[in-house]
Amino acid sequence: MTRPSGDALSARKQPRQARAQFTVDAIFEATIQVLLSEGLSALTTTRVAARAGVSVGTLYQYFPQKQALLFAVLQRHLEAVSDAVCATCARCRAMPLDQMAGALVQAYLDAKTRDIAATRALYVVAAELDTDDLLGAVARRNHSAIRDLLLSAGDRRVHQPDAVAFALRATLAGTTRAVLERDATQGDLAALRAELPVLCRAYLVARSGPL
Amino acid sequence: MTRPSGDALSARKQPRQARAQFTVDAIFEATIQVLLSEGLSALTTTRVAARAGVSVGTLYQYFPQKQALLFAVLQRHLEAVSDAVCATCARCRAMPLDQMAGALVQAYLDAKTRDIAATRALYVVAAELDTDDLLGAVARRNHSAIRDLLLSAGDRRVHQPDAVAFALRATLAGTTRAVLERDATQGDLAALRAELPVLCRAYLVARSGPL
DNA sequence: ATATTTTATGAATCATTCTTCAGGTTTGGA
DNA sequence: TCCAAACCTGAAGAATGATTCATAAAATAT
Repeated sequence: MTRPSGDALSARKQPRQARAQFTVDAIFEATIQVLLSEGLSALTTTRVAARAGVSVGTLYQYFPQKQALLFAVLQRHLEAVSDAVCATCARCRAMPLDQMAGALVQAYLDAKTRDIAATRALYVVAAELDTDDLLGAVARRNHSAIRDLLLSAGDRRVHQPDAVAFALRATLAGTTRAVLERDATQGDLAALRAELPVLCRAYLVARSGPL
Repeated sequence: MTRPSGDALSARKQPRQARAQFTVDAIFEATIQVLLSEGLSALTTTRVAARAGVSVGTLYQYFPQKQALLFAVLQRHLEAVSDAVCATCARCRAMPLDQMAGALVQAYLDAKTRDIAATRALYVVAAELDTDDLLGAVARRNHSAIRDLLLSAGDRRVHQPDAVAFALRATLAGTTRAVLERDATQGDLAALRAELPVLCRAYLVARSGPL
């Protein structure tokens, strides 16, 4: 798999004038729209450009290759989710472990289900790119936020916070993906919302002791 | 996304002679090898045929299109994992809930990590195909096996066994994928093996009561 | 007003790859 | 042995789509 990575995925040049910024935004938006309406395999640079109301050449002025586009879209989504997680972690410091678990689950699910169609489309996009660096960076950020949160719990002491934070991240991301990736029924989503907090709470209790 | 589904993905014709069966096996094997060495984006029908030691035409005699090949490979993997899960469920009937959780986790992880590289490659393959029917069938099979297992627990009674089986499936598949999909360190895998049983046991206890 | 930089165009290029088919080879039975 | 069915070949066809570049327009600076 020759999946591009690193520099090749960064923007070719920065827009300087307002109209250029506008163009880039339109391309961005068009990428998501095409992804949703046509799917990844039918996403061509020409089609995206057309949807954005510009020509292909313009697209290539800001993105050196098709995948740079996809990478940028994915990055934006992942960072939004990470922001939600980190903000929740900051807000829940020193709370009881129980509440932390509930809040964390809710924040994550809310962020991921804000636009389910887009989330699903991006799962597919991620498979097409070399996302090791991007996912690694996001993972590290989320990891330390969650670990620090756990350590600040007001009622209990979490043992091996790194292992627990690791498992918690995998559980949140994994279960959510398992449910959203397939065309989940409303019931599946409801079941996830109901069971995931129970799961996380039970785990945190099992992995902690009195202060 | 024009992802083929249903009939289009079934084999064009069945091999009748021994040499033909041999050819099909070789194509199968070659598909996985190319997937591992070149990646999905570089997997072309010609390349697979060459690796298998046959001509492209031969390949198209048994698979109507490239994706039928990928579908078949994925199907074989998923069914192997499902077999492992179902066998374990059958073996663990009437055991204590604790042991069930441990055995289930171990069986799933063993099946998925038997060939990590192939498992990772197939995560990517799955994203390229319309796997709704296939995944749905596998999910149903696993679901009823797990639910029946839970109901047979010798020491505790599981409430809402469908919801619990659902969550358990999502957790197993999701966390495992979250860890394997990225190039996980040996430590990550060890952490998963250590935490996942704890997670599942704690959850099952939380979702059950005395007999 | 003029020069310079930035931005936009889109037909043409270039490369890739799926898929077919007309014709040859091998197999197994009559 | 001979024939029909099964199997294999691989060059050619056809389509697709990523990317470039010469050119033109618009914005900004001088």
